[in-house]
Amino acid sequence: MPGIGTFEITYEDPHSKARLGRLWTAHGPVDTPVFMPVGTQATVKSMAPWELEAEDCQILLGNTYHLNVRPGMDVIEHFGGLHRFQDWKSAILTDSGGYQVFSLTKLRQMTSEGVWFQSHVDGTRMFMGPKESMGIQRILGSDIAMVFDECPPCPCTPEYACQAVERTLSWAAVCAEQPRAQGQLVFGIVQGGVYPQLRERCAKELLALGAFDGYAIGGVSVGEPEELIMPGVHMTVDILPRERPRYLMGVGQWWQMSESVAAGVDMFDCVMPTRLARHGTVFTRNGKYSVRAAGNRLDERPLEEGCSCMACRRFSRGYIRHLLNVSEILGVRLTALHNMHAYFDFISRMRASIREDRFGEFRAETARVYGPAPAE
RNA sequence: GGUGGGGUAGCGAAGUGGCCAACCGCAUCAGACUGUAAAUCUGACCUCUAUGAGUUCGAUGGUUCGAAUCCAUCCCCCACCA
Repeated sequence: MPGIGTFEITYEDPHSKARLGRLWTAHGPVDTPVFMPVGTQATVKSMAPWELEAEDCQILLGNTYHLNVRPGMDVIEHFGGLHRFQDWKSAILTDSGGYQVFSLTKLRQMTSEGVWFQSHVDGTRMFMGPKESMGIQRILGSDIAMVFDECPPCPCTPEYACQAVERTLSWAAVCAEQPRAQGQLVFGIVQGGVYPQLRERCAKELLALGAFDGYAIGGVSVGEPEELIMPGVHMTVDILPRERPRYLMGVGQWWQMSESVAAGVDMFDCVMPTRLARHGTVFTRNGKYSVRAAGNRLDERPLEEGCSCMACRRFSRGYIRHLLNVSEILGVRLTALHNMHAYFDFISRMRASIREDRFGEFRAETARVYGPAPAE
């Protein structure tokens, strides 16, 4: 078995920058391109670990900020780390809390050393800087820790984006020096908003630290116009080293993933399959739709015809629509089960298309079904 | 039979002379969700040829410049007493 942190590139697409790879972690291999379900609070909402295992899920996310608020590190330490706590045997990647700098803007204050958060649960003030974040991730024992970054919103001024890059870089340097859990990898994060020069500078200085096992593109899909996303991904990926895994944080629209893979991205995570499931929307090979729609009332077909997930094998749309309408827990469990299956199916079909030299077709088909609405 | 209370849009429920096409909740319908403060949020919800018009608050008639709101009669429901 290759050493922890090894990233093997097993195939490169001659027609795009896509590649197939395998990243070795302390809890096994992760085959890329990969979709990582988000399990912020030590659970992928509404799903049991064995249901993810059934999808051959090799890696999950956890969240530093949220797990530090609840249950707190004393509990995690008591249970011997996040894997044991939630009984997840494969890899875990922990987000550093950098995204909460963005999503909890109203509840935090920036300083150059770190961020004061006011707990969204009980208002308690807590400080998180690069040291604190890495300290928590060490206790969590994740396989991949992310550096603590500042994820600025869009729109934001070039001056502010520049400041965020500077903070992210200085924090990254601190993160790189912190003690890690055994076998823990650490990824750097490129910020820079919609400003290519800033992204370039951030990427190059991160590389110069020479301390990271992989590189992430952060601050994407935080309010910027759709047409700015892909060019930014392309230019950033092009600076990152070929031999290290690349992770596009938070992005999960299907066509964005297939285009990003074509640009050379290896890893994705997104709340979309589970969140939309809870809100009654399901993904299929032919697009997404709302199960709650009136037209599904008497529909005896499964959520998606031909789908082999547990929800589709047994239940009708009409039944699942009913469960959602009466707020029965099983309803959102079934849509989540289906959406997660659809996401894994999507990624595995994408991998197969690369391997079989059909990736161009695959991208075209994905864009046709899931692409952004053509500009008016 | 007597006494008291009550009938408001799919349901529940405010409103007791003009600011009422009528608060609010539920249900229903549509849309949004991208490193999860999200089983959440936004909007629509009498009708129409719809930034305007028409018809509503048990029924009919009346008072009034103006009524869901006041008066009369009738119909129906509930409680208690016979």
